[in-house]
Amino acid sequence: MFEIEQKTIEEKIKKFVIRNDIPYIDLKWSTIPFNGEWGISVSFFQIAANEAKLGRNKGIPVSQRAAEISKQVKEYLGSVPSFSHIESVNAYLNLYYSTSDYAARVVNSVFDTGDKFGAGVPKNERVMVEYAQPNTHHSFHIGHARNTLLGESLARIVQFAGFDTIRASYPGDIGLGVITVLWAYNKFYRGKEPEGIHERGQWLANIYTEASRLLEPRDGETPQEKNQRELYDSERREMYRRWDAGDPEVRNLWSMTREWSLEELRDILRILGTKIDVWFFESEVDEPSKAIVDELIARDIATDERKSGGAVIVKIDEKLGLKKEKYRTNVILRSDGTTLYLTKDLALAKEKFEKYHVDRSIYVIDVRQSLHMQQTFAILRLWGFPQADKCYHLAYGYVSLPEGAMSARRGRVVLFKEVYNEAIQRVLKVIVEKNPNMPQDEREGVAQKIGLGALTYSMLSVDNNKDIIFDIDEALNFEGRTGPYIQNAYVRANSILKKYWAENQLSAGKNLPSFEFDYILGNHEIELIEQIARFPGLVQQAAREYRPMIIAAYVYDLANCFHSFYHAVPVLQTDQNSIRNARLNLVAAAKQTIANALALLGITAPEVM
RNA sequence: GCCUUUGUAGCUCAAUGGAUAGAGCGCCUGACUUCGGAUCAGUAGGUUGCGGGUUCGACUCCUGCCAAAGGCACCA
Repeated sequence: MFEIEQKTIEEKIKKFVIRNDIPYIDLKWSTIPFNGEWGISVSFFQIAANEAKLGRNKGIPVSQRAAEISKQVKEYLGSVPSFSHIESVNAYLNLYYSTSDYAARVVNSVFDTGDKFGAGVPKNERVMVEYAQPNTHHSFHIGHARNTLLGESLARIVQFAGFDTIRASYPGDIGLGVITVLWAYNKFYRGKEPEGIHERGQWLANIYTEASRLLEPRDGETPQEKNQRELYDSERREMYRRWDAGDPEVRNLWSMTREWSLEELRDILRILGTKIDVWFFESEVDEPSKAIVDELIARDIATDERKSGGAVIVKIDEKLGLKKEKYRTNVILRSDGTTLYLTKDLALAKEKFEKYHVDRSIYVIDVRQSLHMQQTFAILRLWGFPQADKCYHLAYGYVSLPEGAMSARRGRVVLFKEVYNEAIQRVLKVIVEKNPNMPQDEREGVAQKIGLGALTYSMLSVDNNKDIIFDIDEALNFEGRTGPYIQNAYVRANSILKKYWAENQLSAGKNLPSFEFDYILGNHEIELIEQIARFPGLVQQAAREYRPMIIAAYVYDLANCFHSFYHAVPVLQTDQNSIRNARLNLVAAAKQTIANALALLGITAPEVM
């Protein structure tokens, strides 16, 4: 926010350093870590260390020399516009902002940009974020929820940071798992269809669990049981063969049940606030990927071992000329000529770059698929795919349960929809207790926002590379470092403004008095303003590092500052109008910033709770 | 066997190579007849897995161990 002033001072320091015959190195600025007053800081360790390295320090220890330079620079600078004072502490040079200027600048900047406060300038680069890749014929569990919440938040952050952003979903609508459901449905439940989008989707998932039990070998099974199982398995294989051959009966059954799953998926994405721009389906890249295999064989990148009963493989390390094993060898076409996940990913990459003209492609996929993704990108490089190094796998830790990994096959999953419903029930209970005057018709909507806010925050406040052991009581906690805590800060800010408008018979919205920060600000005000000012920089960092956690941590700090401020600093109760007006505006700026930051996480704050 | 990731307070997690390693939960102690107590203020709690190295400076980078999780060709 003070970039120009910082630049000017940097130039001055540079001039001073060079004039004193000290080799100059670019300065690294940071904010002063002390409370109470804000400003920027720079240290002279690097310059002193560099000087020592060149043997020009006259034997003075680095830290002592750095402190010396810092002191000299302070003397040289004297007083500087926009900064109230400068101090030299050890090797550091601290420049303190002029309080009233800075405060007004920050708050006005929020009002000038509103819900765009914190957004970056357009970067002229198009990024595709691929997430929400559940299989159809299964149900959406909390592992999928982490994936989707993370992908959606990342998309919002990247977009807000200034990149042209495309959201892509890639459901797995074909494969052995899908066929298993078709087989069992056809055999045991033909013609049945439960009422309700979610009930129907979950019912299909139960069929999968049931079918898996029938198809998996068991310890100590009798010969009859074994025969039965093998018969079922051959029926399933036959079903896959018929699907592959385009048998109309199987295809119809497939598209009907597939649609049931997609309907449920679309509704869950709606609940999560996700609007997918581009839908890819595994079934649609199946055929195009076979052409790529042919090309890879023709160019001797892939080895066709089908004549000897094998598959089509790529010896990735060998083709890349690597001595140590890194990507190993992988199959890109089964011996029966059908494609694999990896095969389809090759066609998908091509489609993304060629049809949608993206400059960068981010795959939000569980860490367990890291090797697979690296193999995919390596084969793209071998193929000569021009944007192979523009593909990035955002690996995140997976979600498991206290009793172990989730398994759709064993029916050991926690469904997102069940957690969501439970969240709403719990919030409604709290509302009855804490805000019994809330009108009935408002409660449901508020409960949805708070419940989802709690779940979302619990997922996004841990870094990407951390696994999560899902505990519903932790995920739906409403106190402390949680979504509702932050939403509550927003609500409190709102209630101050509402009261002001009501008392002065003004219409709610932007009716705020003009203001100046021409009094001595207290620590709570200073810290709150400082937090607001940090937001734009953190948006860029989060986008650069693909880490929504940065924003999650930030918005908690901001809310925490606001709660402290709220408790300690009177706003409407202030006697002096000028102070009241300034604080009112600060409250409005904080409210806006909380909303903007929460929006990047996909969390909405209600006006009351 | 090879590869990847992780190891920080009792638990769950933070910390662009930089000033005093911070939060939440839990424990304990307090808070205005006030703008909403889903809150605030405070106490206690640390050899950052262990050993070397690089650096003026290491939780952070390199290296060797130890421990945990995950992955390693016809699943996705």
